[in-house]
Amino acid sequence: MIDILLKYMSDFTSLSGDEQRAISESLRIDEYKKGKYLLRQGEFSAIKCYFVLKGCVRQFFIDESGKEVTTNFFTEEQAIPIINEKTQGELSKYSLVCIEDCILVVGDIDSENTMFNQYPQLEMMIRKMMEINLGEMQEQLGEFISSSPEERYKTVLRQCPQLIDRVPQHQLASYLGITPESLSRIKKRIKKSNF
Amino acid sequence: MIDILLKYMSDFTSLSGDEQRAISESLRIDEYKKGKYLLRQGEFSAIKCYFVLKGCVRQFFIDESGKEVTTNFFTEEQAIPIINEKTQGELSKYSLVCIEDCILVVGDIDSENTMFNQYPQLEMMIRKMMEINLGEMQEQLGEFISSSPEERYKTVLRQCPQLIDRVPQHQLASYLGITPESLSRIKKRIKKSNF
DNA sequence: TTAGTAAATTAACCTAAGTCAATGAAGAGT
DNA sequence: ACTCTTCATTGACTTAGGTTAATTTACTAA
Repeated sequence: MIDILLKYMSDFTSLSGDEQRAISESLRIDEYKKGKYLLRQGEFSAIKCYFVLKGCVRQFFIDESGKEVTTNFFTEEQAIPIINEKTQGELSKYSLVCIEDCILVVGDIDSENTMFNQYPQLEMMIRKMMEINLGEMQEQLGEFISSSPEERYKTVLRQCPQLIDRVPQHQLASYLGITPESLSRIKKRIKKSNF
Repeated sequence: MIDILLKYMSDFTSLSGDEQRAISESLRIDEYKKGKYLLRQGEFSAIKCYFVLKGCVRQFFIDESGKEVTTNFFTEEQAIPIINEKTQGELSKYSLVCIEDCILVVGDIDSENTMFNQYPQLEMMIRKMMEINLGEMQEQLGEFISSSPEERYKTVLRQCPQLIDRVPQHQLASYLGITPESLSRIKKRIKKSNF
């Protein structure tokens, strides 16, 4: 389970095996039940980030019109950055909820600073993880701008087929920016074209 | 001109005025003519990031079908992160081009490392800038998922009205994920509803 | 197991965006 | 100033997605 994280450290730092083990032992790892809110829109978060070892976390917000908008699903080996925007102490624009039972590495602010002092290389690793995140978001946005809902669905089918089974359809629809009805029709259309 | 950057440093670091001035003097600041490519899709970049002091830079890529997709416009006071993805030395997924004459702070890899050693606080500032970038992208994506092309155009009208005049319409359309024809009709529709 | 609720599918209708084609306006370069 | 090309607008037509509502299917909890 924790191997996932050790692999990450091997890839992005030159920390020794002992150091890696020391780090992973001082990490906070928590389990959460399906339905547990890690963060609520409008609240303040003392947590800086999560790292998914097992399970699936959904990120979403409620827009002005009251509609629920899903902006991401995080699964195994993915980091969930919690951005507190320009000024420290701002309130969260979105919610995070476990849609499966989860095991997560929890990165709070205090331990982050302590760890950075002890292992300066971690700062670089975190920067690298943020870069990866940023790159993924850029791709996601590009994908979104350039393609139709149907193409978007096909991309998910191709790139993360597990999601389609793990995630309720109406949440997937909200992630694709369409209504559940449309998603239903798209699926039928695709099934038909594969006779 | 350089004040913009000094302000940034004051906001995100506790560096002294002298240190700030020393940093800003060792920065590379370049001017580019309209039409200049800072980075081409498929090429490798030795530059880590830019910071816009003056002008406007467009980020775009050509998708599989040959269509040009604009993913962002960067103007004054904005940082342009250049993400080289997971493995160092990967090729760029997009192009960067000046659509106006520009004055930019140029951050290359070597000087970054030198500066980080000399002024460790800079590393934190860069992390903070990346967080802001990440936050903006999250908002942009949420905006995109949750609203129609017409709403998206209205959001741009509201949040960055200068863009509409500074940017060619067909590029703005490509940024909104629609055809130039649709953008034209949207504008007419809005004009009508304001009689 | 059953009853109650939430989610997924289907259908009918409407509207906004895509496509294709033509015209008019704006910019760039000589 | 003039030409050439690119860009913006408009119109006619098609189509995919939104909306509303009804039905079926799947979950959940007592």
